[in-house]
Formats: sequence, C-alpha cells, structure tokens
Amino acid sequence: MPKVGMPEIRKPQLIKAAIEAIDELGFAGATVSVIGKKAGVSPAIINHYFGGKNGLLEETMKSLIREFFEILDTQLTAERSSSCKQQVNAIVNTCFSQSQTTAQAMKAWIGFWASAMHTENLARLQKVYARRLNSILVVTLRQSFSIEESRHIAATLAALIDGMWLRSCLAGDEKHSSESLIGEYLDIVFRTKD
Amino acid sequence: MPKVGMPEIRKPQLIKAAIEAIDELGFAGATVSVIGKKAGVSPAIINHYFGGKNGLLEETMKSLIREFFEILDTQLTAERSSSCKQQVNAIVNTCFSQSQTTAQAMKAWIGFWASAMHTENLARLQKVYARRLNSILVVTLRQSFSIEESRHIAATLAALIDGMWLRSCLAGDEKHSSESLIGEYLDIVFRTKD
Amino acid sequence: MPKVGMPEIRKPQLIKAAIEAIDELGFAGATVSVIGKKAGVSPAIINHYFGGKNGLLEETMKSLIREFFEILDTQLTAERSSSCKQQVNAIVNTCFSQSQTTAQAMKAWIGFWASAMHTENLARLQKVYARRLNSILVVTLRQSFSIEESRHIAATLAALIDGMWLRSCLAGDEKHSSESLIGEYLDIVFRTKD
Amino acid sequence: MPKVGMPEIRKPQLIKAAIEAIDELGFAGATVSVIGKKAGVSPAIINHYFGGKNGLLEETMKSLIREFFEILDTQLTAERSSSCKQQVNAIVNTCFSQSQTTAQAMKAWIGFWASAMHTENLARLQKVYARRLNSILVVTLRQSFSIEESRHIAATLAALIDGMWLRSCLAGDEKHSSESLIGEYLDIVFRTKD
DNA sequence: GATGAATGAGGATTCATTCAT
DNA sequence: TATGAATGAATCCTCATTCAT
Repeated sequence: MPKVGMPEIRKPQLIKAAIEAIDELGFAGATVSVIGKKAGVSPAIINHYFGGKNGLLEETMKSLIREFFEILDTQLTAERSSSCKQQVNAIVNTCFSQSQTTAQAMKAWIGFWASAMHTENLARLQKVYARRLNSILVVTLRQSFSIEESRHIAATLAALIDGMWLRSCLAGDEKHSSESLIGEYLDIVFRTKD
Repeated sequence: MPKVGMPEIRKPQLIKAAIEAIDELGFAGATVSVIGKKAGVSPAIINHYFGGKNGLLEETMKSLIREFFEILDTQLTAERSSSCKQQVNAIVNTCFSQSQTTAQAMKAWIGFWASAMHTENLARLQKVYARRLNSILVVTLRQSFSIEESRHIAATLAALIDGMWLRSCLAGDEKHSSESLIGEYLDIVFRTKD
Repeated sequence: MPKVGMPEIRKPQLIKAAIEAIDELGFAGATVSVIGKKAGVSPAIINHYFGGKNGLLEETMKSLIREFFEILDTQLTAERSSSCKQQVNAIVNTCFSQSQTTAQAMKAWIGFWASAMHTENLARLQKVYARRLNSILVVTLRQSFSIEESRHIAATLAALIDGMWLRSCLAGDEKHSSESLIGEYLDIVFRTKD
Repeated sequence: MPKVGMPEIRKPQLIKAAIEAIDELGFAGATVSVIGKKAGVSPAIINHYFGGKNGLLEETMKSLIREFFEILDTQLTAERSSSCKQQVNAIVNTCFSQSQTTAQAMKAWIGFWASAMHTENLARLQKVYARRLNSILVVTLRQSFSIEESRHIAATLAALIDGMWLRSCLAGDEKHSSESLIGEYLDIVFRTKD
C-alpha cells in the first residue's frame, strides 16, 4: 500500500507555494523549480499531481477564486438581515480584507489577469469569476435599485474594486483608503437614489 | 560610415513592434526574437539600441506614458474654456479613445502593470504615470471641489479608469460602456456637489 | 503472507505488455509507465520482478525467441517424414505464420535488432537466435546438399527471412508475397541441385 | 555582415556527427548533447539549423539516402555497357562497398529503420528509398527477364541486401561473404533463365 | 505482493545575449 | 549599422528507479 492521502496534502501545499512564488517573483519568476523549492519538494512532483505547470497554475487560480467566493458567501450570510447598503459594503470589505493571505492572493491575481489575456483556460476562469461577482452584486443591489441601475452600479463597483486592487498592489497603497473611497461612492449612490 | 539618424528610425520601430508583440502574445510571448521579426530586423539590434531587452521594455513603457499624456494635454488644451465637468469628461474620453493604437496600448499596459510589481524600473515609471494622472485630475477638479473632495474623486476616477481598462482587455467589453458608466459616476458626483 | 505463484502470472503479463508497447510505440515509446499501464499494474512492479527495465526487455526478447523455436520445433516434428524441400518450406512458413501475435512479435523484434547493436545482453540473445536458426537450416538442408552448399543456402535463407520481415514491418507488405518469393528461391535452389 | 557560408559548413558537420552518434550509441543514445559534443558545437545550434532534433534526424536520413543513390548512379553509369548480370552485381557491390563511411551509415540506417516504423516522416523517406531501389533493380533486370520475373527477383534481391546488412551489423559479419552469397543467388538466377 | 509518492538525472528546447564579420 | 552565428543558462518535462506503506 502506498502512502495514502498525500494528494490532499501536496496539492494545497503546491498551490500555496505557487501563490507565494507569483506574489514574490511575478508570473515570469514562478518557475517549477522555484515553486518546488518553496514547497520543499521536487519540481517533478508538479507533473505528478497537476500534469504540468499549466495544470498547477489553473488549479491555483481556481483555488483563489473558490476561496474568494467562500469568504464572500460567509460574509453575505452573516449580513443577511442587514440593509442593502450594508450588504454591499460587506462585499467590498471582503475584497479588501486584510489577511496576509489576501494580500498575497491579490498580487497573484493580478499576475493571472495579465496572463489570462493570452491563455485560454485562465481567461475562462477569469470570466467565471467576473460573472459570478457581477451576479452577486446585481442581486444584492436589486433590493434598492431598478434592474438597470443595479447593473450599472454593479459594473462600476466591480471596476472600482479591480482598479483599487491594482493600485494597492502597485503602490502599496493602504487598503483602508480603497475601502473608504468605495464607501464614499456608495454613500452618494445610495443618497442619490432617494 | 554609420548611417546617421538611424536611432530615430529604429527605436520607434522597435518600440512599436514591442507593443504589438505584448498586445498579441502577452509579456511572456514578447521575446526579442518575436519583436525583431515584427520589426523586420535582427533581434540582436535590440541590444545595440536599448542595451538589452529590459531597456527596450522600459523605453516602450515610457513611450506609452508619454504618448498618453501628449494626447491628454492636447485634449485639455482644447477644452480649456469648458466647464469643470466637461474637462473631466474629456480626460476620461481620452483614456478610452478608440484608436487601434490605443486598444493595443491598453493591453500592453496591463502587461506592464503585472510586470511592474516585480521590476524596479517599470514600477518607477508606473508611479510617475499614476502621480501625473492624479495631479491632472486634482487640478481639474479643484475648479469645482474642495482640495479634499478633489483628491478623493481623483483617486476614485483613476481606479475606475484602470478597472474599466482591465475589464475591457479581459472581457473584450465595449469601451463605450466604460465611458458611459464613468459618465454616470461623474453625473452624480457633480450633482451631489450642489 | 505473499501470494504464491504470482511470478508465473505477472511475468508473462508484463512481457506481453512489453511486446505490445514496442509494437505500437517502438522501443523509444515503450516506457515502464506505458508497459505498466498496458499490463494494468504499477510500473514499479517491473523492478520487483525483473530488476529493472532492461531485465524486462531481456526476458521479453528471450520469450520471443523461445516461442519462435517452440513453434518451429513443432512444425518440423510434424514434417519429420516429408521431403527436404518441404521441411525447409515449413521453416519459412513458420517465420511468416500469420497470427496476430506473430505480427506484433516481428515488429518488436526489429526494435530489438536495432537495440541489440548497442546493448551487450540483447546482442548475445540475438546471436543465440541467429546461430540456432542457422543450425536448424543447415541440418535440414544437409539431407539434399553438401555441407558447404547447405551453409551457403542457410545463410542466404536466413538473410532472406530477415529482409522480408523488415520489409513487411516497414511497408506493411503482404506476408504471403514474402513466402512465395522465398518459395521461388527454394524452387530454383532445389532445381539447380539436380 | 554576419559570418557567411556557415550553413554549408555546419549542416554537413552536424549530420556527420549524428551518423557517428547513432552508429556508436544507437538511436536512443544519439542525444542533442552527444551530437553537439561530437560536432564540437553547442547543442542549441541544432535548433538553429534544423529546427530541432527531429529536423536533424530527417536531414540525416535524407543525406544517407541521397549519398547512397549518388554512388549507385555513378557505379551504374560506369557499367552502362556491361552485361545485365554485371550491372546487377554492381548494384549489390555498391551496397556493400567497404568505406568506413558506409559501415557507419549502415548501422545508422538500421536505427532509422526501426525508428521509421513509428515516425511518420522517417517512414516516408524509407518508402522513397525502397521504391527507388526497387525501380532501379527492375529496370536493370528487364534487360534479361520478363517484367514479372524482374519484379520478383528485384524484391528478393532487395530483401537479401537488407537482410545481409542487418546480419553484418549485428554479427560484425564479413561483408565480402554477404556479397559472395548474393553473387551465388544471382548465378543461379541467371543460369536458370536459360 | 503491490502501490502511489517522490526524486534525480537527463531530455529537448527556448531565450537573451555576445561576437565576428 | 546590422547581421546571422553561436552559446550558456534556464525552462518544462519525462523517465527509471526507490521507498514507505
């Protein structure tokens, strides 16, 4: 009998190492060698578990997206009985929640974005993420806005979130300023409604 | 006997080729070989004129930024006597002006963004761009807003522009929708002011 | 408690898989992984039973040779009371007997030939095969020819058989044409004798 | 201006190195590293000139075939006014002409044979060779035999040549014995005709 | 006996760069 | 100035093998 249960250990371990590598060295620097070293295993094992570097990268992005929506769902559930505005704010806050993991993840995410433009599979994942976030925003906004308004605000919010992420990563901007700026946008949006 | 004036011919030629390559194949695919082929010259010449691939990339980003602000200045000059809101709108429109060149440039720019996070020189250039755009926005907004309001709106607008760019590149979104969404934001910002 | 009699099950199973793999993918493509998959077992087991890939290959070639001579002996025994010419014909026919197994085996054999030139052990096996076939041919021919004639005809026949095999494998030639061509050769050889 | 005329130097140099490598180490042992070392150049240059290892191997086989038929043509031209039998003998002799190059080439050829069974491009080349040799043999034999007889003898001769080659390579057999055995075959074939 | 996990050595190939011309 | 030749470093990947279970 072989060692059992290793995939459940190795796969997340390698995904974590991949995120760290992309965070620290960028997409270009995240070689199988580096990732393997970070995970403390042989680079060859990436092929064993993911069928190649691309497989690992895809799984990594999937993992990032999955985790994002899991946190988002948790937050939204907690705010189920809150006002529409509070719920939207909860979504925004989730995007900028300050865990170390999230900071890393954001940087890695940008790498995936740039890469997604020229990589079929990553582009697909990117679209799934975008649509799902949009859908959640629209549904939430519908409590207070018309369908058309909801769509516009959702699209604007999504762009705002992405843009703030981008600036955070590039400038090392304080994330709380991102949140408060988006907060201001929401303030006037909700105020104007009345 | 060296041909005189060659740098003035070759450099823009190679920069153009680099932008095209990044647009089409992404940062990873933009090898000196590809760029050389696109420019119709030997890849070796990149070292001659730019001291290496990185030199070319830096100059390319500089060129992108320079061109961006040149167009912006022209537009702003043309709108010198317009209202504050019209001027801000002019800035936004410039960002999404529909030339083929701009579409390419946007995509290349995203590549630079991702790369800038791990490349000193590119990061510096990126910051220069960000500060200058911010400064222009703040100055323009000051005609109608307090200094603090101006700063907040400028930061929000910049993030919105970046975010919309990103989504355009990733989703092939219609650029005009980006403009109109930002237009809506400006509408409520200027309306609220009163 | 080890299962008893497993070697007798596993070894032929793996040898069969090796022959199939070489037939389908060539020597280069016959990796332990492929062979293991074909046999429906873990590649690691090859080391267990054969001490390594080379061990399996040697055993496979031995098996091929052993089987060849077993069939040959059977045929010759059946033709014991036939004429010399009929006996030689029986040998030739055995070489081209049309079973699926034989077709595979022939192709695998060619792979071994090429490999044998640079692998001590395989070369040894190859020589054993060549000598034994030669010996059988000479003994058979001696009923009708002088020792020297027998040797020459045997060498010619052996080359003819190998050459026809080769062409069959390469060109997908019809095997019956090989047999009839060798038949024609035998016709004139036996006719000339008189 | 770059160094000029290098392809004409490097290509044959690398082809020669490939033949040597296959001769000495077999197809499996003929890695780009070994070939590069033998040629005294960087392995990377194989891609420069042949677009990859496969490109080199194909060119090598082409070169082997081309050279074979060049020699054959020369020999046949020299024997233009000889008898049919002498011409056929000239063809056979060419196949076994004793130059060092030819000895190497034969061994490499066997490697190509085995490889050709599973490599599209090599198989194509192999077929071209087989057809052309067959055609030459048939044309030559037609001077003395019917079309049908010519075809049969040609096929038999070709198989005989291949088979003898094979045995030579494997057993280090003396090539002159190959020639004399084929000579004996020709003797009886031409004798029987009358 | 049998497995999947894990690895190290080695494979072809790509790439930015240097160099002689 | 401009080139193709040439290279060394580095990339991903494959493979045969070993090992703990």
